[in-house]
Amino acid sequence: MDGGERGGKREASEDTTAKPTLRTIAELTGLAVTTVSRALGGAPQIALETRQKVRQVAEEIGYLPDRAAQRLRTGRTNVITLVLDPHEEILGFSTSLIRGLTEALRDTPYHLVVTPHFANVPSLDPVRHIMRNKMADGIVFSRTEPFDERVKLLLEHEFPFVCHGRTELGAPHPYVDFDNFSFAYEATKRLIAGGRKRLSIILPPRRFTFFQHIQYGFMSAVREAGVTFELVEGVDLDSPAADIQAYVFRRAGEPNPPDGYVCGGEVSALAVMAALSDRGLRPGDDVGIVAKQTSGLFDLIRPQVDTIYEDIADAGLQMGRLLLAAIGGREPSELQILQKPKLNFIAAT
Amino acid sequence: MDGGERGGKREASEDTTAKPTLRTIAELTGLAVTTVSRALGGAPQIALETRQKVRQVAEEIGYLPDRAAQRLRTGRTNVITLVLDPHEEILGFSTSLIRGLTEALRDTPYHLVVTPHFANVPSLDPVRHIMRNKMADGIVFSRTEPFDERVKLLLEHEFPFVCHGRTELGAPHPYVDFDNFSFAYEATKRLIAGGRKRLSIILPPRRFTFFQHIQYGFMSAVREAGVTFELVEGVDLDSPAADIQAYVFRRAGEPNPPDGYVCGGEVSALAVMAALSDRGLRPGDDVGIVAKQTSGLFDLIRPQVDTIYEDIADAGLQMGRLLLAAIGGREPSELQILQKPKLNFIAAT
DNA sequence: GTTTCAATTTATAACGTTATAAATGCGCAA
DNA sequence: TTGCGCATTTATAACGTTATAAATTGAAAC
Repeated sequence: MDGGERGGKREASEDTTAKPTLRTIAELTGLAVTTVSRALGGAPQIALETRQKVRQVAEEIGYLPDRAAQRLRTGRTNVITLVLDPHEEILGFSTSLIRGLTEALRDTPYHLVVTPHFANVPSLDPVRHIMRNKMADGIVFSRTEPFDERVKLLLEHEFPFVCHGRTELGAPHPYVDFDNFSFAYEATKRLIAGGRKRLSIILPPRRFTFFQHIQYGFMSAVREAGVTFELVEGVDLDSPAADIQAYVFRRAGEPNPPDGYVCGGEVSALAVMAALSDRGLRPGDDVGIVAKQTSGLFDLIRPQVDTIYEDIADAGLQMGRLLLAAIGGREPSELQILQKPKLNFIAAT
Repeated sequence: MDGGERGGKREASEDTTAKPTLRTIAELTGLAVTTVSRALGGAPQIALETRQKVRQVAEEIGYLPDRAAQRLRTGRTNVITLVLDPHEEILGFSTSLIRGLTEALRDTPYHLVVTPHFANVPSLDPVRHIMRNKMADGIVFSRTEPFDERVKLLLEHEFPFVCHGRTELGAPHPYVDFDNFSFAYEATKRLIAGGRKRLSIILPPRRFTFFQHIQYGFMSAVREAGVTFELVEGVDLDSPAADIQAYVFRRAGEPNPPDGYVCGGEVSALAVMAALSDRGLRPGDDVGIVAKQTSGLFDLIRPQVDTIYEDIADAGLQMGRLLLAAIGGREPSELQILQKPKLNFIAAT
């Protein structure tokens, strides 16, 4: 044996395989653990020279603070939780959101935890759980309702969050929303400009805030132009694609079928197009279509139809940034973003 | 003042707002913190009566163990990390994977952390980082290569993981893979059965293991039937859709164009269909197409083409289960799953 | 009445970090 | 010399949990 006692506490071990801690740095520099901690934290009371030295050593040995210890001590989790709705698993919505969020969290100590809430559980549960057990420093969710219970609860407990979509609550809160009024208004005007006379629209479920925005945009354009319209009943953007398809197929066989559809999502647009095709109608030609696009998918769909682009990845990025600002204590009223639609109309033939 | 000293440690506080800890239960039951901990852990040395009592109290006050404290003490993170490749953001691949994973992690203490590795970072970095700093108890990743460096590294350190796709390494390791040989073989046979004489295929990038499986399946069917074939060069399944589209468009205008395409992904299939349409050719009619489908999307695409279904959500579910088993110490050779393709051929017209 | 043993419970320490309060050293004025 | 103030560093305790070893019971054996 070459000098080391096998028991007892090891002193100034040069063990390169062990995970470096503050203690490692303290031993290497001859400073106290506390000093090292404060030096890395950039406390001005620590001599500049000491701070530099500590940082250099930390860098050299690849020190990374232990998340669990920090979390236990400070109560900060360095976690952002995305509460995913089962319905959001349509065509990359959540993927884009996640991409944006992780981009915003890049080069921060924050990790993104994805927590789906399963169908049978009421929507409030995961939020309550995260708050009560301090599972995260901030929450992200979507599918916001005008008087959203989650927003109320989070505001009440002053827990940082951002939601995708606005509310009609009095208190301001952070949000990122897409200007669905403009989307529907511009989409409808486009159909009217194309000479369509009887317009139809597939709306989101009534309970969501953006139901109203889309309906209002549609109605505004329709009323301004004085064209006939109808609202799809019994089927909405959350309905199974097959149901939307069946509805449109049936409607296209009845008297006075619509000659233009506004579709608030890619899946619904494809369902409408499939139904029309199956009736022998050419989408975009016999029946006008304007679809909301959230991916590059529609560039590949034939026949090409008019689309309006909603950038979900950007929404995720913005939500991430707003949430970090909210955690940092910024005023909610400064943390509100409305995304503009990007019109993507095909050239007239 | 009514009896309570303002300083010092509080005793047996009945504070219902404070987060309950083991100490809370200990005070409520009159037991020691250690006993409570072991009782909740189900240690057989604790009297059954005590165990039941402790569990009941814990239930009543809604006790939940502090993750940070557990992690600090035990070194177990209760975290599974999904390392996402930037390329995987296509059409819900990762969303489905995440859905399956979260389903597998449901009712376990595990959380899912999503960590993308950004384009410029070499693929090995995030894995090394997670292992070295014990950021998770297990890792999930995809896009596996025959001699995958990540697999080597993880095996070497005996760190639990599951990957989507097989390797050609000697040591067995957990994986979930789709039977891409059968996919390509059946797809090609379908085209041949439809009378196609000159087949083409868009392959994955060469570095992935499933490149070989798909190519081998295609070649087997082609050779058996003795039909002419060509392999698309310069463009692969990871190429931008526009590039695939441009390639097929160009090729369709040259002599002896293919009359059948095997497409290993939804986006590539749509790109092929768009290119053919733009040449005035009817996909599925003038030119045969068999596409790999990973969502319900193709049910809505017109004209309808033959597809073969790969269930990504199920892959995620299986991967989650295998990973939990791997963490539990099960043998890697028992943790290997090969998913069967589900043929989804449209009825002949 | 002591001893022995098993069953059950408990005290102690530690994981790595940071907030708090205390200590150290040094220059300088009294 | 003593004492004060300043800059800098340090010891101590605590976050909530669990592994380890020790202590406490009661009953059975001698």
